[in-house]
Amino acid sequence: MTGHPHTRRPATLASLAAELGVSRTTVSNAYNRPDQLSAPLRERVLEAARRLGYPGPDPVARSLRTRRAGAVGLLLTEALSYAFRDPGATGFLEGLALACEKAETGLLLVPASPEHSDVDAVYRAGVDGFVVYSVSEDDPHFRAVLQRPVPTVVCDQPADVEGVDRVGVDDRAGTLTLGRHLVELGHRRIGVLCMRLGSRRHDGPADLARQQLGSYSVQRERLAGLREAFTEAGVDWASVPVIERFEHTLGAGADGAAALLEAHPRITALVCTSDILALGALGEARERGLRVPEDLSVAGFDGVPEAERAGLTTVRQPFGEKGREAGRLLLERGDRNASEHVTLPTELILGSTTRALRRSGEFFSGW
Amino acid sequence: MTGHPHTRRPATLASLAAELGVSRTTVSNAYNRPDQLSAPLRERVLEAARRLGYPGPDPVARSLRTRRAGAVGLLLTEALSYAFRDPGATGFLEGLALACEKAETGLLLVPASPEHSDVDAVYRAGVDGFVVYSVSEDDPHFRAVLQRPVPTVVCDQPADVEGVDRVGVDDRAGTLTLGRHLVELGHRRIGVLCMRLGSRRHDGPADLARQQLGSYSVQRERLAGLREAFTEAGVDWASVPVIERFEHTLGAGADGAAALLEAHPRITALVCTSDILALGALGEARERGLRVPEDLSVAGFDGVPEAERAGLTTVRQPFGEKGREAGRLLLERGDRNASEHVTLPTELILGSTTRALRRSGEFFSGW
DNA sequence: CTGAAAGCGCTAACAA
DNA sequence: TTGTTAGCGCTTTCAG
Repeated sequence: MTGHPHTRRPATLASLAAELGVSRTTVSNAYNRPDQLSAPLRERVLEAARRLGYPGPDPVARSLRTRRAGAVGLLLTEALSYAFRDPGATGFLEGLALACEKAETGLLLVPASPEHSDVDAVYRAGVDGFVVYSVSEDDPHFRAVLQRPVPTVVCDQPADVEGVDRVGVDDRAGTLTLGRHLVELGHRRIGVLCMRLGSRRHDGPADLARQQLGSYSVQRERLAGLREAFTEAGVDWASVPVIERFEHTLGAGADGAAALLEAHPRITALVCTSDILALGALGEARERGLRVPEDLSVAGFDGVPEAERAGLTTVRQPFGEKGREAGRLLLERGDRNASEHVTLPTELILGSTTRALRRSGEFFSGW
Repeated sequence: MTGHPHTRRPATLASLAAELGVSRTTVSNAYNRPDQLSAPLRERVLEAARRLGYPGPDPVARSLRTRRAGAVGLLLTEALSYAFRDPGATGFLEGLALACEKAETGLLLVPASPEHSDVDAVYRAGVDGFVVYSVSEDDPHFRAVLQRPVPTVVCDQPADVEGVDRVGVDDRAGTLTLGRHLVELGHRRIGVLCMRLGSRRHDGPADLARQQLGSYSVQRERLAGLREAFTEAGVDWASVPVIERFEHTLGAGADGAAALLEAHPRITALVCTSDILALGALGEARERGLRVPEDLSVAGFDGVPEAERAGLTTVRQPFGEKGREAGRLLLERGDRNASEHVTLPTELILGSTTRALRRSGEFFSGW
């Protein structure tokens, strides 16, 4: 197979025009407006291009002129590579990629790792808009995105940013339903394992203040939904242990569950605010010889494929659709001015990891 | 939280300079060469920028001027969204993303779906180079990439493209080892299930000609390795049934295995040229009441996480490292001229899906 | 340390 | 149907 010497000094539209003795407009038209010139002339131009190895108009120059980059930027909290690890993010990306593909638009993964707070990457991205996936309210990269004079759509968080579209789910309603389900099953002594509530690393109990002041609204909402459900049932939320983990991994789930079960061995149900954490917790429970759901009920949130396979009770949210919707919002926004908010539905999935509490004499005694 | 009106007509470097009564150079320097002007002046510039909502130099204009886009393009055979489904692709992407992040370079997913043979997306991508992931030798998008005057690195296939770097594994050696292992276990009557050999859809038996003339060298090589192993053992390769499937899914694996087992019920081992196919085949075997490995040995290729979990015998290849290496090749190529080829090692993973053929009287009778 | 001049390669009015 | 004229917004010598 034969390639090309990528070292050749590229021909330009101007040089092609000169070579052919036509104007630059004509060459440009040959590519962009075939109807604006005769077929034979166009063929002559294209033939000369082939001969000279002219690959067509330079994309960057064209973008400068047309003010269209033909790509949207994607901003994630985590390191870029995380996006390919986390099943939720992957689902979202898949949907977003689909939407971009349909609109023949590129998708630029902006190299904005949280370590470098190197906001420059955002300023350097040649894009027509940004999709922001679930970042902290005080994320400096996000701040930078807002500086850029291009439309932006946020998935999940931060919510309620003025002038910015958003797609998400009603996280609070989701956990409210889940919580009520557990209440109905008779659970009163529960423990909660949640994802990071703030940008600075914190692994441990999260008191009420922390639960409400975090910079991640999704977690705040999920906790609020649980709180509502259990408060309704007469449980004093202040007495419910809430443990926070910074990392979003199976390991963190196992680890958090261990801490929780160690400090509160009498809980009958463990609610995790994500499936990944829940799956980790499931492993830890098994490790400790606890049978799920006989000895402990476990629930998650997200409805990722892994959770489904494990039969986890969870709240499913439509990741792929979130991605597609985000893409649509960005790519098909005519010239509307008002921002749009799309809330997609969630669904309670009853798995095999939760069950009704067996009563033994007293009203409830899970142990 | 407060956002910005993204409708404002953006300030430009020139307008900022005018406002301040300094030259454009000075403003430019404030951003790009802080050492070229006094700190107070720089602060004045930056302050004015903040005040006027100037987000810094326009990325596209800067790219035109500097001839650097700050991004690399990624080309995949399949629809973009496939990349997030396939565990091999995902691993590769993760590694590549890591490399890009380190080099503070964006990663542009080029919207080159195989349906539209809309090569334009390639010509329109503002990138400093391309990474091509496992595409057909006659892929039109790839052809277009070769036209672009930027460096390119291919992962896996097409191999041997002049002037183009490549990273891959020795697929042939991998299946040779795997094949020999099966031979050692006593298997002589095998069936093979392989991935697509050509760009046009074909689902069914692949004769010798097709095995060698496909446009996907990886599959050619994997088949060649198996052929060598079994020929060594005195098996006539022409008698070995090879079934091809166009899709790369569990369903295709199941389906292909069904076809194979239907037509050749006496095979003792089923070799699949990918784990996904093998996992599908595993399901199908179970479906048919065949015990693996007692009744049928099954092997795959790739070593994806799912396969490991399933205890599949396979050949592991380092996807993440392939991605990182591809990134490195592209981003850290000084000004070398010669093309580089990197071959990463594979490893035979002995799982629980293969076992020695029990002999029953005769030399070998697997049934 | 600062400014003037010269484009990077292209497209879009508008004329011819 | 084709050409002329103006930039898009920026960086970079090179003088001051």
